[in-house]
Amino acid sequence: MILKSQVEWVLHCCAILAGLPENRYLSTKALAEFHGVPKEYLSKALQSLSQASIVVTTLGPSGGYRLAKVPSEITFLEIVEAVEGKASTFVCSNIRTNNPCRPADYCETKPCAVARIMWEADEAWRAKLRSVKLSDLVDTLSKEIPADLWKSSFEWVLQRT
Amino acid sequence: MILKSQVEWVLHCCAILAGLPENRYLSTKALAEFHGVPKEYLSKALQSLSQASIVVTTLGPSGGYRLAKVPSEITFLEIVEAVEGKASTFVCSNIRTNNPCRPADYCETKPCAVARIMWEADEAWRAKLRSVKLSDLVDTLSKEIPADLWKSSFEWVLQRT
DNA sequence: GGCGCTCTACTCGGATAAAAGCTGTCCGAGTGCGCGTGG
DNA sequence: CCACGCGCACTCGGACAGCTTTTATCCGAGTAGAGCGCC
Repeated sequence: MILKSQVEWVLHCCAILAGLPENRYLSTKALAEFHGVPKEYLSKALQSLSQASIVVTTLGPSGGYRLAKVPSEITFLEIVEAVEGKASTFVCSNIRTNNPCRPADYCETKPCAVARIMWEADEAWRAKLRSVKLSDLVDTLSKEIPADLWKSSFEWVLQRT
Repeated sequence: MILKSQVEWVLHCCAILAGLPENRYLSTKALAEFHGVPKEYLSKALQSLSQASIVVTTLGPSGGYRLAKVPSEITFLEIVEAVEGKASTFVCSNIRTNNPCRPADYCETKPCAVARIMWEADEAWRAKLRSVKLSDLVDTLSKEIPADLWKSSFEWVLQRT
């Protein structure tokens, strides 16, 4: 069970978009070149973000993506779920109904106990992601990345808005 | 990102094995029939449990599997990791090194900030699974399943040990 | 009666294969901006 | 100088292909117990 690489890509893309001036759009091409990933496939991931109302897009030249909200109002969970889907990582196929001793008219009252535990673990994972905001990531990055690299990266990006 | 169906299977199998008398072995065939899953493929999952020292196996007739430890000393995490592997659900491909502004001799001091957050979420998931023991599942099941079904199920199983 | 042999039921591990999901590519349609041309 | 139209750069969406993982299935090798025959 491994998350799609698209998850990593869009998280980094959001970090870049968060540093953009208001109402500036960045094209898929620029984001793909900056991160060294295939443009067309990254485009699919960004479309998912768009459908989830995390980013907004403009067509035509000087078009591209920008964040739909302030970075402090975007959680990691939103971004991850936009790409991976909101479904739980554990699916219960109700294996217990195959029990040969089970009467045909037996009716379950609760979801399977195994599934309940697995869903709780899934929820713990989501809760952690929900607690981290995009602005937290930007704060961390701006502290850890050397100032000159930080600056030149945004100059590189701004040339392509 | 969805867990293997084998995870569900082995969790239910462990619940059955936990209810077995000491030193009785249950065959793959019986476990597969009881849960209505393919015998040979379930066998692969049980082999993983065996390699992780969660169950022990005996060859020959009246052979099969039994738990290697007391149910209160087996965590959900052990079982899930035996099947899914211990690797994190998020793999960092170090996308940041593709930054075109990055000097060639630049050396990272810390793992990527994005990865660190994702790994924390992964750890939250594992921590939850680590906190639940197999004996907790058995307790819950024995309360929720009607006594007659519980009893007849174990009679069915005991006939095949 | 005791020893050993065979037979059987089971696990283990490898080889194989179908199905599904992930990763990546390609192309046509639609859209908005800028440029050029003509009034 | 202004208006209109054309072309370009971009997004969007669908179609498609290769690869990996998941989900199986099959079969031979090895093992332990049961039953049988032989001494």
